[in-house]
Amino acid sequence: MKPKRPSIKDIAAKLNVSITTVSFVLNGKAREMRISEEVTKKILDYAKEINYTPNSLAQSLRTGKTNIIVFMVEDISNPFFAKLARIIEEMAYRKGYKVIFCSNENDDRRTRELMQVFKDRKVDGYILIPSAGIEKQVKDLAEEEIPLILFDRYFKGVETNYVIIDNEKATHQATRHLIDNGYQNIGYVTIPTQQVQMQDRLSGYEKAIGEAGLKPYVLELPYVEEEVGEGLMKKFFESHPELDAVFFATNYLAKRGLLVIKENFPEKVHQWGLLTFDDNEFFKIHTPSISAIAQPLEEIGKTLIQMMLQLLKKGSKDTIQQVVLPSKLIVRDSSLAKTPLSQKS
Amino acid sequence: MKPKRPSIKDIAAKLNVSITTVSFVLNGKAREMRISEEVTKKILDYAKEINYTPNSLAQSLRTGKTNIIVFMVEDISNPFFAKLARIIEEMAYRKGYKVIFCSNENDDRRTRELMQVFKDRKVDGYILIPSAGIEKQVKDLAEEEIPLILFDRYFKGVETNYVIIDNEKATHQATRHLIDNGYQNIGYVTIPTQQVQMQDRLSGYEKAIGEAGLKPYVLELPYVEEEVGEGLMKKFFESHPELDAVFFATNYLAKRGLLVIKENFPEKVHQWGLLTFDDNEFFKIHTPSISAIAQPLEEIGKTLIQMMLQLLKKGSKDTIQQVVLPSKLIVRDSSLAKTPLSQKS
DNA sequence: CTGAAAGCGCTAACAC
DNA sequence: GTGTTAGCGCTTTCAG
Repeated sequence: MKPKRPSIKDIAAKLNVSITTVSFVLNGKAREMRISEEVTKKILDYAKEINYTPNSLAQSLRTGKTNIIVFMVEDISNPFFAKLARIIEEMAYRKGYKVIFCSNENDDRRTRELMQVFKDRKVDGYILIPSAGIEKQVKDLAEEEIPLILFDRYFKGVETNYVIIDNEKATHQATRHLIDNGYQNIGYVTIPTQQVQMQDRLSGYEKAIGEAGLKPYVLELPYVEEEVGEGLMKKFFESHPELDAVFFATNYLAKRGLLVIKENFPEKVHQWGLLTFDDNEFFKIHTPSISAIAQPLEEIGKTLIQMMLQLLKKGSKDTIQQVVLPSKLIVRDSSLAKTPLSQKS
Repeated sequence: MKPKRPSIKDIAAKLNVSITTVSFVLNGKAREMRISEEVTKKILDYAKEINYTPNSLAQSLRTGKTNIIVFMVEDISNPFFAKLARIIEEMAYRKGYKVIFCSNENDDRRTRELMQVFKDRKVDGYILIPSAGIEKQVKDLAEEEIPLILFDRYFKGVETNYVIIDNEKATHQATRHLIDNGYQNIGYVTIPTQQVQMQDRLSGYEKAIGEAGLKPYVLELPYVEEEVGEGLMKKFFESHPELDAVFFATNYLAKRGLLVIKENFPEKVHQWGLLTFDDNEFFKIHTPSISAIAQPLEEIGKTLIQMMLQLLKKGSKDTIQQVVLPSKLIVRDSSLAKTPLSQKS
């Protein structure tokens, strides 16, 4: 019933060779160690016959390698991260790596705990979205020369590998797009901006607004319960009746914002210019369809994995890689001019 | 720079006690083994001082336990699974377990490979959505008395633990609801129904249709590329102009369906009764808001974890648990009577 | 009450 | 070319 997995020892015993020989053969070092064709074949055949697979736990204990990569995000249920997770998993899988996901909830303690677990388990590499307070952990990891790639955001003071997108340029361009379509009073809804990427996004908006000589309207929505947040958004919209467009800095802000608009100012959804960071399939379905800044998921995934494989191969000491990818503005109905441009001036 | 993690041995050496003693103390068996208060305290203090954490890899190799649970779904980027993943992760975490996610793409070979990996790594338990062809693997696992819970669907012939929802009842009730609101020609869009849960959903629909003496309109959308599928859906809608309502059997079908409707029959979105399985936050935002059958995520997660902890504790031999949870119909605008009911008859 | 020692399954330096 | 052996870090039995 429970036939116990065969070990390398069993093979050796059965075939009357030493454990070492078996180990070498199985690890493809037969040639290197000049083990006879005959023995090699015998071992390989038998291994296949009994369907031998090494105990990867023991292997890891010995070698310190696991072929596992951790992908730690803020919240795996955020579609942006979930989609990316899927892509990375797929690519890593093809290269013989497994990917473990987890969410750190943007919580320092949690991040630390999880990182400890993975360190214990000697995972080979980390791809992670750092929460604000783990700068030190990140530094430690980097110093221990453990392959590590930050993603989505980074620490300005710490030299690490990272892959991000050009947030500032993206929001600058998108804001520009709104302005070009005749919007003059563009609100910007974001979260408190300790995080680099959120700072960059904001500054792109502000820059474009400044260049056009317009007035910025920024709402920094604190981390609160949904209803409270929605109340604040509502108040923001009410106290600025002059708004003619709203730019949401993340997909979940857009989601909540659309709900607030739908429930409180249903007519605005067609009057305002609307734009959001991070695309979502539902933005295409929404009426009006919502313009969005799409992060290049495939490319981010590909870059992360390639970079990781490289680090895994060479060790992380050599060079620090910092990649900034472009994002893409997808123009849909919500950001087009609502009133003919000719009416202007 | 690389100070090497302290091991139990280091502690023993430093404190001039034996390794065994340290191990006992650290595993909370001091009392049981009647180790002196003094020594116990000394060890505990020192361990804390140097911030000792056991090497869980070695621990696992020795004990065969890992405190890791695998949660394997079809596709982690499906919001339904992603949300659930998040909930399970949270609950397991509080109990000292880590959860590893992965997607099996509903692919047998992949599922088998992944399961092999996890078996190697001796994960403690499996929560999985089985792909069709792994009945045998599931059986094997069950026979080896490894804690295993199927979820979302199960194999009719195999005795396993599972947690599912009452799909048939849910679709029956929902179809009923459409009928009560005056819809007479209700289309049902589903996928090929090898899977139990999809069979049940279909049969709930058919039952309700039959009871009302109506005619069923079923589209089984094969697994094809998005565009092809959308073409087929369009054709289905066109060839049944008498339809006055559509029921989608999954959230991604609804998503694609809404897009097809928007792009090809924009007026229908307000005329038809619309209903879908699996809720999504965007259904609330959509105009009209989309009625949905919501699976009780929190409860599913809670049940899965509780069941798993129980299995982990007692071993899986005792009893087989099979839980069927109720789902909830969330009525929104899309399924309400579009023409006053009084007009009827 | 505490310690010695035998592994878990595998790798790799070192001998023959 | 092939075998011996010493661990990786931990748990646990069995003797003191």
